Amino acid sequence: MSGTVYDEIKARGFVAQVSDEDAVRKMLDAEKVTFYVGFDSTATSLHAGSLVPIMAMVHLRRAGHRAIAVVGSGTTMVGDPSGKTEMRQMLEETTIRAQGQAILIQLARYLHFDGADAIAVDNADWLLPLHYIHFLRDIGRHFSVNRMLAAEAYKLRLEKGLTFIEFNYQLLQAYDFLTLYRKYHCTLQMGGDDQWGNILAGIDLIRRVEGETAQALTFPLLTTATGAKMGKTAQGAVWLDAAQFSPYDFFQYWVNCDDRDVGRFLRIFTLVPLDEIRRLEALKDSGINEAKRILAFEATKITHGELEAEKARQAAAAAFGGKTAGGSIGAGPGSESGGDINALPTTAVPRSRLEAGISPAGLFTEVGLTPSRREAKRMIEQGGLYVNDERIDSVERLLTVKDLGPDGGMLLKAGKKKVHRIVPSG
RNA sequence: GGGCAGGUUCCAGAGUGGCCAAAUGGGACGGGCUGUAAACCCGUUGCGGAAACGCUUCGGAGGUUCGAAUCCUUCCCUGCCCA
Repeated sequence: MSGTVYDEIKARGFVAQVSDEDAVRKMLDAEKVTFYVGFDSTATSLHAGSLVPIMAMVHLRRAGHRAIAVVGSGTTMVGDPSGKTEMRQMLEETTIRAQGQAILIQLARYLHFDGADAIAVDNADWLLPLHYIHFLRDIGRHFSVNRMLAAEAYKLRLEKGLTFIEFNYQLLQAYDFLTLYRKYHCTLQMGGDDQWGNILAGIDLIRRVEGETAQALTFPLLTTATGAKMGKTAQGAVWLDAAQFSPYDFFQYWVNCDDRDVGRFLRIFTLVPLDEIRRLEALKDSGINEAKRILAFEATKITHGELEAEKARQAAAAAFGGKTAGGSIGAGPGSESGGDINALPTTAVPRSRLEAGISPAGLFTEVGLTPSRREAKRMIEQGGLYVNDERIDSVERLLTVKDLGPDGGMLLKAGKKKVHRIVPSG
């Protein structure tokens, strides 16, 4: 696809709103643009939803533009009410700072900060030293409360309650943009569509105090086909940090996406060329699984690296390879092409414990396949727990050395998708 | 600061002295059907226990009572109206 980066990201579905489309296209085509995206320091890791802005940044970087990643430790201390139902819990300054650092390290994987064309900053550096009265006089006077109250993003909160601290958020984010404009000649801010109002406020401020024009671009707030928020599962967020969400689970998250989401996700979360994506999304029925595997592999590769992506792929192949649909005895895992049981999540259990016999409820809960023994028992009653692909038919059955297969391990399954391998130790 | 209405299990939302681990809906999970989809059907949904049964929950702390999510006191929090 020839054309500008702008057309590329638009075709990939990154664009929800733009302040001035022609102007943005033109500037991205003609000059080296400095742009920024802000990330909250609300957790120690970013999650799958943050990959939307990250991937957009990657595209612009590849086109030669200059990226600034702003970690918002300063703004996180205040809390953005935009589009939120209620106020966020107030966090300690030290934890916010630490989280901001962790997020910067994470972002470095995608953006390779070099201080020249990929810059990382924390807005606490310029927000914390601000003096209240000076800030009010210099910046506050440019904001109309009337207009802020009319904003869609606050609508919910005007019904449910909005505190003054949160009401200040927009001014701070606008001030961020102004600061980056002054310091780096940053002329484009991107962010989630819920940031539209905040970004426009920044553009406004730059125009008022500097008399210059800056631009805004927002990304669609992705939801899955079933309406769930992108990057959330029932168990919690799909973290980008391998310690909090394993590459295997990350891989599985994408494989398990809804059919209808495959094309959209390939465009946004991978760098697969558009032509290839068009071919993949044309696949029908079970052929769609190929598209899902590519999506999963490519997305995992970007976040966890090729090695981990390959291991996850093999683990998934081992777990799901050629099993019969009924879940009864199939070919042993590992016998399938490309499958590798050693890549599955595994826990070592002392041989002595296996000799004594362990209750399935206990072991499944211990390795995290079930949240509690109670729940494990419930699942046994419903026929949802399996050892070596054989249904556990009684709560009283014990798992022993006899359940170790020829490969020396034992394969536990909770439901049809959650797998864990047990190997004896000692 | 004054008046009013509220804080219930993941969420929404019933319950207003024992029949309440707590209705109903959503979500989630398991089973069936499938393609490691969707839709649909069935079931489950505090924790421990093989079970009998026990234990901890209804904003916090006390109290009344044989017995409280339900009554009283007090504290904290939220929304609305007035200032």
